[in-house]
Amino acid sequence: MAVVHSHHPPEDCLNCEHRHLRMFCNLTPEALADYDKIGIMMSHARGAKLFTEGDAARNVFVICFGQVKISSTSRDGKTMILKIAAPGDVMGLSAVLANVPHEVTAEAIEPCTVKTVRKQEFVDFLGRHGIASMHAAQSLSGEYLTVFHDAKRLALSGSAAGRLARLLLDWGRSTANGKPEIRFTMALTHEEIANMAGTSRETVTRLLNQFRRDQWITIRGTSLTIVKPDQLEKLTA
Amino acid sequence: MAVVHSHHPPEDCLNCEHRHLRMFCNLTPEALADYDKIGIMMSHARGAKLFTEGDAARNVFVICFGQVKISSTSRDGKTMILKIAAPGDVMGLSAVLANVPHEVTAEAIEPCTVKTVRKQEFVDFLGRHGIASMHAAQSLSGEYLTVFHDAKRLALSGSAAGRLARLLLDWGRSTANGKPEIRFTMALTHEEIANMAGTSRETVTRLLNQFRRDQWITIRGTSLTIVKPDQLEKLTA
DNA sequence: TAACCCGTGTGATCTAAATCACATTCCCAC
DNA sequence: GTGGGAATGTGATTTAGATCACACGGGTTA
Repeated sequence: MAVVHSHHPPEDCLNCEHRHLRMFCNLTPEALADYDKIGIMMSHARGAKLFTEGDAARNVFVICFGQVKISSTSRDGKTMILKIAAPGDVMGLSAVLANVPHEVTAEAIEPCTVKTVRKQEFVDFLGRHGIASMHAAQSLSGEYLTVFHDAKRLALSGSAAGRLARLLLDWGRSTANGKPEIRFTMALTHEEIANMAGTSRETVTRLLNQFRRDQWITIRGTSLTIVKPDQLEKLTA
Repeated sequence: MAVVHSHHPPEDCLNCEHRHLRMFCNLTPEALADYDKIGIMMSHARGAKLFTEGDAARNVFVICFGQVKISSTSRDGKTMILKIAAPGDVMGLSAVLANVPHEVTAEAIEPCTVKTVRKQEFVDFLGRHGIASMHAAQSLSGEYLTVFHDAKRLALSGSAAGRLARLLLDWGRSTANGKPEIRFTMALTHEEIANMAGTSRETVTRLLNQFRRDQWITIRGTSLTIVKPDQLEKLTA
């Protein structure tokens, strides 16, 4: 999903080769030096849970390497996948700042390295560096806007087809920045896609095939290309 | 909806009698003095639009008095009401910080007074005062959590009944802080409620009556009391 | 007082999509 | 390879709830 592929986790924040591409970590030299000192680097295996919905929010996490699935589950077991977080994304920030338990579950979908900072330590750090507070606020804006679009997709695009189309377009747009070819890798199963689009697994299968028959998308292996974005857009309503 | 009713708009931020109750404005004396200097106070008539979805985000707004409906509309005219903002709430912050157009429309549902601050002026203010950045970040967290719950409600509670129940409970909880009696005023029409619960007007009418027949809620005039929260909770699934 | 509009109440359809129930294919471990 | 467990594909059935089509009341404008 990420455009950048660092094949080795960074050693520390100062020498992180991809820092400039990673929103939160791209700080002033002064703030960065401080940032490097706080928290610890942790590695997690595929499938490991960094934190679970309902847990007290004790830490803030920043992804250095790997991808993490952010989801939330209702009591009856249905799951809503909010996003696949990539390097540079901050996790747990909203819960820490609002002083509430984690509202989501974070699970590594591949081996990953995560900078882990204790709540108070992180808040103090923000207090010391205005620029960092700013980045935190911007990060939250981004998170907010993402969920906002999720909510809007769920609430307003009446049909399942519309919701799926919107989802594909959103993914395409965020992945293939600028490039004319809208193509991306679908690491998710139909079941998981269904959870994001608010529909059932079978419906996703059917719709995906229908889109393919209509030549609106093409699927080769795990890579999906959107051929006729405007057609999908029309479904969105 | 608001617990506090100021019957007269405050004259300025320094003498605002309700400041301590209003999240964002509750600053240190130093920051407050500065805050008082920026932006201008504006009054709007009932029905006036402070900004519209898609507009360039030129200002940040802080409600001093009155209530404002925050909504978003899809191309085919369906509307999603996100919340009714009350005094102390900040509007337009996410768009300003993320540097994108307003994602929502803000409309006064009663005469209201709003502090209006130009984008750059606001950002500079945040830069000068760490505490203000913090409040901004906290405000965003709150906004994020609200939308998050909206999304979750829409995505996960399979039935319309569940979504409506959740909505009523959310309102009740946020309005009647602590009090055992969960009662609040429904200033919204069934149509508007439907827009928030992601269902149709008729369904809202039917469900509300059903809840009332089952003695789970009582409605007297415009005031709604939740009698059996646990029953509603069960519907939530 | 009539004419009107808006919000509400309630039945009778109608339909998208969930659900159920399998067949098939894919892929990884052994 | 070969077996087994996911992940997919596809039909038949069922159903929640959207939509349509009214009827009613209460408030305000003329």
